[in-house]
Amino acid sequence: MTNTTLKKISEILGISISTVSRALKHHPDISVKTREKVIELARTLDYEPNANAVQLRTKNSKLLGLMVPTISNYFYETFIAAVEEDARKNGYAVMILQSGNDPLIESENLKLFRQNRVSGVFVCLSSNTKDMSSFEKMYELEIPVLFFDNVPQDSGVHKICLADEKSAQLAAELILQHPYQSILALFGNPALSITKKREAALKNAFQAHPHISLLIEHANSSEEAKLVCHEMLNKHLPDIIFCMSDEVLIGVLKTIQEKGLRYPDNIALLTISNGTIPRLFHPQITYIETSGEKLGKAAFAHMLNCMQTKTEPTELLVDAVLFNGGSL
Amino acid sequence: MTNTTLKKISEILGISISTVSRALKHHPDISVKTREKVIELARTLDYEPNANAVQLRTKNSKLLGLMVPTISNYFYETFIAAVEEDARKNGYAVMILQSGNDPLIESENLKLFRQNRVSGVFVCLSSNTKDMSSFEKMYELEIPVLFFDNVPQDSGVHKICLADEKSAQLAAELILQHPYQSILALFGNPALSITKKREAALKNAFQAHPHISLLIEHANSSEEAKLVCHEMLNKHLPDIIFCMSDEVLIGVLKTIQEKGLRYPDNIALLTISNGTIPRLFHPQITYIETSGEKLGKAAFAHMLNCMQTKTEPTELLVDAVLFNGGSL
DNA sequence: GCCATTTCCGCAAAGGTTTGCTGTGGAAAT
DNA sequence: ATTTCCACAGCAAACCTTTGCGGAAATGGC
Repeated sequence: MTNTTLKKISEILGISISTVSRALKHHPDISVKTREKVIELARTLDYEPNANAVQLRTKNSKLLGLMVPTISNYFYETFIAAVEEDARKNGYAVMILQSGNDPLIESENLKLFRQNRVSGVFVCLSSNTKDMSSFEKMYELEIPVLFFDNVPQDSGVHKICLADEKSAQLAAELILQHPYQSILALFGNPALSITKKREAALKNAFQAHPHISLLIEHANSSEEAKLVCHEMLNKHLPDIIFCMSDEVLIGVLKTIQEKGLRYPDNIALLTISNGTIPRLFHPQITYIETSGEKLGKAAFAHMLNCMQTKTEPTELLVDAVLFNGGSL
Repeated sequence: MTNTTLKKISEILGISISTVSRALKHHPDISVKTREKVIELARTLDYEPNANAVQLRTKNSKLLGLMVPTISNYFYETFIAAVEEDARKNGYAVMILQSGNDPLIESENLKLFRQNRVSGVFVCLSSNTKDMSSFEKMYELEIPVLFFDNVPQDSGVHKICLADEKSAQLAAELILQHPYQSILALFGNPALSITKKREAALKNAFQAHPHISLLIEHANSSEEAKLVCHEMLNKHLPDIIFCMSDEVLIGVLKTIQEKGLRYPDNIALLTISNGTIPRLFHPQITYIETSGEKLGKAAFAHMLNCMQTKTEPTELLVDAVLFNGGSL
């Protein structure tokens, strides 16, 4: 069976294509009688507009691009799910691409977005991206780009982040409410904006408390975190371990379990997470919530804004809240 | 800045649009000299073909559709990641939609796929889908549909599954190698094809061992699994709990932890999983691996086949292997 | 130097929509 | 009865690309 088109409808009804087109969009120029005839026939023929033709003509697609380093990640997946959901509700479809943290693929993906004429893209930068020039073309074509999570430092772009500073501050405050004297803080890839922000905020918060020992380490993956943690714990058992992310947390948890340590008895734990992992364990691990879902919803809302009216580039923040498990 | 088009290039070079088009695709009709001039200019002008125009003309898009109940799921996310990766390598982009297990949304999503002229779709059926008629239109339009994971029972469709029967058999064999006398087997939504298959296979395997007590329960979510598990354990402590999926496993683990039980000492655990969750714990939980990644890769390969040559509908299986943790 | 190829390129249509403009018929206004 | 206006619908161009066909120039063979 071949597709039904405006042309086909127009031929059957003996009217022109333009009349059919207008009737279908309730254009006032078309009489009610004609309109109803058209709509009726369109329904029975199951007419579905050819998005390619529409987009070609209107230069305005109902397609959004979304790029993350990898889809299978505790945080991104909830972000993606949220964006997709809201997008769908607004008639948009989402094209999802992974960069694999490779700047080359990242720029190729941008090209794919352009070729498919997306009307906006969400980007979480690859951790290895130094050169932002591949994004220039997007700006030239006036395709809104909204960075999220790992964002560039430039101020002239749209970005939406978790309240990274605040969440680290929150963590610090929580720690300071307890008599912990030695802290091991594990962070992720130091190249990421979120790492920098969280680390700086945490350091800053302990500036006024020189008597507390704050040891900071980095790890680029769960495996690395596990190794680092093992190494650190062999030297000295801190009162509390603070994890910047789920990735780090996973490594730490493995170490702790392998060493037969019990939290909160032997050691306290605090992490930043969306909650999935921390809630798997018993006692649940106390975490500062960074919700991919909230971020996704906010991101989509902002994107809608950007697409409708030219908005000034801004940095939006999604708040962080504390979930009290039983790990400290 | 406006986009570069074939027309623009042709005007600058003073040649016709068709020549430019052919030159860009190395058509033998075009002289080397002209071709190089064109390609050179196209590069400096950063020409990017308008996918909409191309698709409109050729009726052959480089876009694939992928629908899952929800993206944020331990299994789907790896499947999606794998499909996306291979798709990208082959020049395809993937449009991802969620059904939220709502048949209505499912059929709307199919419509979206059609409108965007995808050249193939991967579908994991929503658990509530009874009526498959919304897929008819896809067949009529000759858009290949490849079902995965939760698939329809019809035999006339393309489907790709994990070796559900085999993985349950594997589980049964493993259990039988131990002296376990009472088994609690927890399954997911009984409406799902994977549930049915796994359950049938497990039951079947124990048919020949009537002296072993096999208790089967169902749960539609982690929370439900947790409740059911609590309830069951209060009545009687089995030697081993078998979990059909990560979802179930999560509930079971919570119960076990909350009850202060230790595995494998107090109770043994066995699950079917892609490994992410089982490896988080210590000892790691023994599981039959069902890799979303493998399934994704196989699915994409099959899709490529379907799109290139008309393939007969088949049911493909991706094998299951055992990962030995320390939970039994 | 003439005919037959070959080489290279352009014309034009097609794909499905959208939209500014034009045109028609009839009713209302004068 | 003539003009004015409005409601309604069609024409045609445009969006950008692909491709069958035809044609001009250049090449080759004799």
